[in-house]
Amino acid sequence: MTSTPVQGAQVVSRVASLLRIVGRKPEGSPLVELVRESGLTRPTVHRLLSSLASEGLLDQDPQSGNWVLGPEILLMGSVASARFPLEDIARPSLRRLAEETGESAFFSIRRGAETVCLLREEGSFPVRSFVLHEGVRFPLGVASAGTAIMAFLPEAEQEELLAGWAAHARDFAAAHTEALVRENLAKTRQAGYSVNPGLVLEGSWGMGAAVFDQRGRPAWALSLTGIEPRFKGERQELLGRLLMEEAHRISTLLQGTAGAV
Amino acid sequence: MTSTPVQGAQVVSRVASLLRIVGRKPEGSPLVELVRESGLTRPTVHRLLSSLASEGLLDQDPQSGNWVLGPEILLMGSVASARFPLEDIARPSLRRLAEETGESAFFSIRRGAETVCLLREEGSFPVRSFVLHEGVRFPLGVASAGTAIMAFLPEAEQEELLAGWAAHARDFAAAHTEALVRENLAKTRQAGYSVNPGLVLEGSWGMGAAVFDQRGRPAWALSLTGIEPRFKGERQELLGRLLMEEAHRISTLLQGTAGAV
DNA sequence: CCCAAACCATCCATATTGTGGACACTCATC
DNA sequence: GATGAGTGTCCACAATATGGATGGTTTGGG
Repeated sequence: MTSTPVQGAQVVSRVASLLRIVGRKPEGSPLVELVRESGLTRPTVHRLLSSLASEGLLDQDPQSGNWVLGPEILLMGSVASARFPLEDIARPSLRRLAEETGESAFFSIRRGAETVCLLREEGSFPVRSFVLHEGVRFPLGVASAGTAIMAFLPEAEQEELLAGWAAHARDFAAAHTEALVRENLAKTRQAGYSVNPGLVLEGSWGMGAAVFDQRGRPAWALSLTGIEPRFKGERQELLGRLLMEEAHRISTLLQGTAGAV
Repeated sequence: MTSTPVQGAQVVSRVASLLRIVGRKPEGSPLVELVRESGLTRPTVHRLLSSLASEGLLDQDPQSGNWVLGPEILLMGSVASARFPLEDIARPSLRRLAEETGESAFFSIRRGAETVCLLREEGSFPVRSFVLHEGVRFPLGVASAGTAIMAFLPEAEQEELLAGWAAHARDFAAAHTEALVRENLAKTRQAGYSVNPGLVLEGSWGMGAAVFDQRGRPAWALSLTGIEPRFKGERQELLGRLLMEEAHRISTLLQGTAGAV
């Protein structure tokens, strides 16, 4: 993440990390938070934010003063979507999943050693969790989407992640011990789908299924989240079946897409 | 565009301009093109591109070697869309327009003194133009979308643009003389929709209608493009009516949206 | 098959550029 | 009206990004 093999690029890496932090939440972040999260000094952060804003990459919300993603990001995102039309590919599956299960459905992408939540579709069930939303990142192996993806990576890559597990999982390492994760990965490989039994947030369960790219690598994941009682017993198998069905449908769709991400 | 009121931000402005150039075309750009367009030296461009790529903001297409928008842009675009759900708001109108008219339909946004094409919906008519696609920018007052928007700006802003017209319109100034543009703007204000009679590309006509934000400012535009014979006489009035209908529908939808862009 | 042209990648001494400590301001809260 | 938490700005300093120069690779033409 913080590795920058490219020389002479201090500002680029700083700017990128600020953009990522701002992009974690649709409502953006105040300056202090960006200072804290980035580890930079206030003047530096402020100057970078101002220049990013003057370029249209960020905006400052007049009400809250929060820094939010700017119009240029929207534009570029729109162009990037032309190469990879997420909405067309994944949205219908999310709609069906949310509709049929009543839970909230998510589409996440693998990005390096993380998963990032891209799309969300609210379910009808009146109790909903708000841990997961567009922009949220988890280390691979944490949460249902990350587990589903990691389970189907080449074994060497899995072992690499597990070797530096504590550093990789960070705050999540406490609840996600290496042994527990290994067990979850094995279960996932067997069942085809992953189950997160409230490890991220007590009582908040999740299930996920990996989506494979043209080269057969697990690059995305569909997932469902909801409260514990709705993810047990027979219903768990039902949800798993639905997830895998839709994941397979998307994987197939992707065979027809030109550019990979 | 090139104005940078913020101090200590050279790299930020350079990076932003590179991203914008790459984002002009979904298929990206080769290094030379970026060097030419940005006016920077090759080593500098190369270094910035490499660092942007290592941050995931860009990617280098393995086939063509072209630099293209990277996964992080897709992610951030997705988050930005949560604040401003373009697809939900504008896509249905584009579908209807393309369906009912057979021409290709576009949704553009105003960004400073430019319009940027955000969404495209292909029509069924077998002759199609490829001048306009996601990411393409025109100076305000050029092409149908830019004319529709400019016509409804406060008079002072219009005069400001016209004052520096040659510099503003650049390559388009030849075909778009100040007198002609003034006339087009007047016609647009009267009819409610704009007509571009092949000024950008001979034989390729366009029509546009402005979409207004919460504060009543023209911030977006719907437009149609196609070949000359299909944009004349009674049909022109029909297309104008359809465009204005859909533009009005979107303007109304936007009243309900929280965050402006 | 060889040569030229066009494009891409990298090195490193230089000074231009970005940095951050210190100071000033604004707005809640007590 | 005093305290504190957050935001915005200045400027001397040096770390950082710069770009001329060099070498490598691919494409196409003779």
